[in-house]
Parts: sequence; C-alpha cells; structure tokens
Amino acid sequence: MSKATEKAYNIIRECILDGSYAQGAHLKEGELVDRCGVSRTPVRDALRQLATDRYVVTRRNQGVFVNEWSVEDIKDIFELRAMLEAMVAERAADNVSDDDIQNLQAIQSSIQAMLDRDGAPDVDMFLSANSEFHHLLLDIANSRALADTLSQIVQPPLIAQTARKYSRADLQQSNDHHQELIEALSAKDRNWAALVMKTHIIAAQRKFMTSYSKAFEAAE
Amino acid sequence: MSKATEKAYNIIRECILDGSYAQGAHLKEGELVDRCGVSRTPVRDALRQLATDRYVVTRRNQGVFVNEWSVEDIKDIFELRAMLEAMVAERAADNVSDDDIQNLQAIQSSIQAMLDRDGAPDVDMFLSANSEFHHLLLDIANSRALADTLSQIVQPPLIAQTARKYSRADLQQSNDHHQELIEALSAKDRNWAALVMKTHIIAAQRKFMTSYSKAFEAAE
DNA sequence: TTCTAATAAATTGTATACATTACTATGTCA
DNA sequence: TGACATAGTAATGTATACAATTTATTAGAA
Repeated sequence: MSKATEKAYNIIRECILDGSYAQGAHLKEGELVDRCGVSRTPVRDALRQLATDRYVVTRRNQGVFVNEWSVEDIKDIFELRAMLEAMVAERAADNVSDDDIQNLQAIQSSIQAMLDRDGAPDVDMFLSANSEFHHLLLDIANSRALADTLSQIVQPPLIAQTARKYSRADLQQSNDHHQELIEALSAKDRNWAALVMKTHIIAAQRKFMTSYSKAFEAAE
Repeated sequence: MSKATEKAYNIIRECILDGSYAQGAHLKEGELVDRCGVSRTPVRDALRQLATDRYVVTRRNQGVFVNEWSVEDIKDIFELRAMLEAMVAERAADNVSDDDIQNLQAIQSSIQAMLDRDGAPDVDMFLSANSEFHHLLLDIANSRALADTLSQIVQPPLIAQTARKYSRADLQQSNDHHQELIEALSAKDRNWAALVMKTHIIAAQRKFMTSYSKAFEAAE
C-alpha cells in the first residue's frame, strides 16, 4: 500500500475497531476524506483493502458498509481457524528445526516472564507476542496457501475488540498451550501438535463467545 | 463491482488465463487502459480485485505482476481445499433437506446424461455444472466463513487453465464421487461425506499435478 | 571496458473535475 | 391519509491532470 492509502487504511480501521463506526454503518467517502486528510483516490483504495480484509462490505453504487458478524459467523470463523491452525501445527511438526524451537521457546518464555510479574498483565504485550508466535509457526509450516488464507480469517475486528477481556488465568492457560505445543513440535509429533492447537483455539473461542454473546445481546 | 471496473476485470483476467500475460509479467496501467477502453481509475480497481482473488500481486510504487505459482504452492492449495471442502461436506450432512438432495441429484444426473452421450464430452458443461454442484453444497453448509475462504482458494488461474485436459474416465470418476456424496448426505453421515469429498479433491489433485508438472517443466 | 552519476523517460501515486446513479423530500392524486 | 411520481440533493463511478517515484539511458571517470 502506498503512503496516503496506508494512512487512510489505518485511520478507518481504527475507527471501526473503536466503534466510531458501528456494524452496518455507511462509510461515506467525502467524510473519510475530511477525517483522513487525503483525497478520494487513496480513501477508495483503502476501502477496497478493508473489504479484502473483511472489515467492510461493498455494495455497487451504494458504497461501503461496516461488516456485520452474527454469533453464528463468529463460531464458524473459530471453527475454521481451529482447523487451519491445526494444519499449520502439523506442517510445522514436519519441518521444525532446532533453531525454530529455540525461537518459539524465547517468545513463550517472554510471555511467561510478563505473567509472572505482579500487577495487571500487559495485554498489549501478550497480543503482540502471541501474534509473533503464531506467525513464526506459519513460517515454519511454509505454505503460502495457508498463510494467505489465515491472514484473512484472523482479521475480524471483533476479536481485536474484545481480546482485552482475558483474565490472567486465561492468558496463563493460553501460554501453557504454547508450551505444550513446543513439546509436541520437539517430538516432531504432528498429531499431538494438531490436537494441542485445536484445543488452544477452541479454548479461546469459548472465552471469546461468552463475552461476545453478552455484548451482542446488550446491543439489541 | 461497477460497470467499467467489471469490464476491465474480465478482460485482464482473460488475458492472464489465456497466457497473454505470463506468470510474473508486469501489468502496466497505461497498456491496460488501451486494451480495456476505460480510464485508469476502473483499471486500478480491477487490479485491486484481481489481487484479492490472487491472480496478481501488487508491489508498492512498482505496479502489479501476474502471480507465480510453484508446484509446491499448487499442492498446498489442493491440500487446503480438500480440508475445507470436507468441512463443507460435514456441515452439509448436518443441514441437508430432502429438497437439497433432489437438487444435487438433478445436477449429478445432468452431468451423467452428458457423459452417456456419444462423442467428445462437453467439458464446458461439466465445469459449470460441477461448479454449480459445489456451490449448492456450500449453500447447504451455510457458513459465511467457509464460503468466503473457499471463494479465494479455488480461484487460481492454473486450475481453469488446465481443467480441460480431463479424460472421459476422469470426468466419470468425478461424477461417481458426486453420486456417493449424495448417498452420504442422504444418510446424514458427516464422516462418510467428509471422506468422499477428500477423496474427490485428492483425485482431482493427482490428475491435475501430472499434467501441470509436465507443463511446468516444459516452461523452464 | 565497467562502474558510477546525472538526467530523461516511463510508471505509479494523488488530487480533482465531471458523469452517473441512488437517495430524499416534496407535492399531487387517489 | 397514503401511495406514487418527480425534482433536487448527495453519494458513488469515471476520466484526466499533476506529483512523486522508479526505471532506463547516457555521459563521464576509473
């Protein structure tokens, strides 16, 4: 993405994530031009990219609207993601090197160190390290098809929106899963790795769905 | 997509599919404007859409290039598709109605009737009926996440490019798989359905890879 | 000759004016 | 009052001019 387009993309994306534009809201190009300080051309480019990333949907001659996700949609996304990430884990188990193990372990340990400190857990740190962990796995799995597909599945705004509600216990469980996954990879056991990963995602789903269902019901 | 954009999209896509633009070729906007008879704006929109559909890749300040697929990439795509379509089959088995079964059977029978006729098989008819069959399954499975994901996985030009090389026996086997899938769905047996579907895709992969590998080697 | 630097050409990125389409409000008729 | 037609407004779609960047060409020096 070029400079102006990227600027518009980030601003609009942030507005969707923080709720400035609610689900189903109509994003008007003129307004976005004012808000982003660039002309219509990069705004339109940004909107196309946001459509690719499923933040918005485009309707011909009508414009762009914030994508709406039902509870069923979210369930399906997690189910799909569990399957895809399990596939990543399997392939990673096939390809993994000693160096990879060390790198994964380093991320896991850094999260653990954060969790062991007193005070409120640093959720931002967790989110970025967690994302790093999964991306490293994707590298090891070495499949363009998987990487491309996952990048468009994991996006949905809703996840980023409510990921901050995890408790310390939730984060600890997640990092325990990471640890067990590293064991499975060290053993080059693709079945074990796949099952740990499915567990990991399904556990995340459960925690997400409880908080999301409430938010969803409250919104109606 | 709007009128002009759609026109440009179809023309450029066709040029990629028929090889006018080879893998890795640089698609220049100026040239495409001449070829499509529309201005740069819709041409650029079309290129963005082709990027989301994985026909091309975009490099900042450099332009758009025809996506290149290695043999490994193609393998991974089929593997991924097998898994996704199996998931579709499972969910379809859960949701399927009597009407759905009849509609699927109608498509299967129309393909069979075509195959039973003398002379060369009508590959175009097969491709469109086959696509109809899989889309109907996707409807029955009723998952936006799956539908969105599959729509971007099945795209790769290469498949459309060499699908025409299937023999009558290949097409018959494919339609036999469809028939068995309908049986599995009638029995509402999600495991059977998933396995038949995986078989279906893997068989297609095998046939595709043999012809594609040759084409790939010849091109070097 | 080969590498580098400067410059020219070509290409993409951005802004904006104009065209077309969809939406809204108003007023008329049933 | 309500439905429909119509005019006006506002939005998206398209074309084009201008800016920034990259790529190609040329000239010069080692």
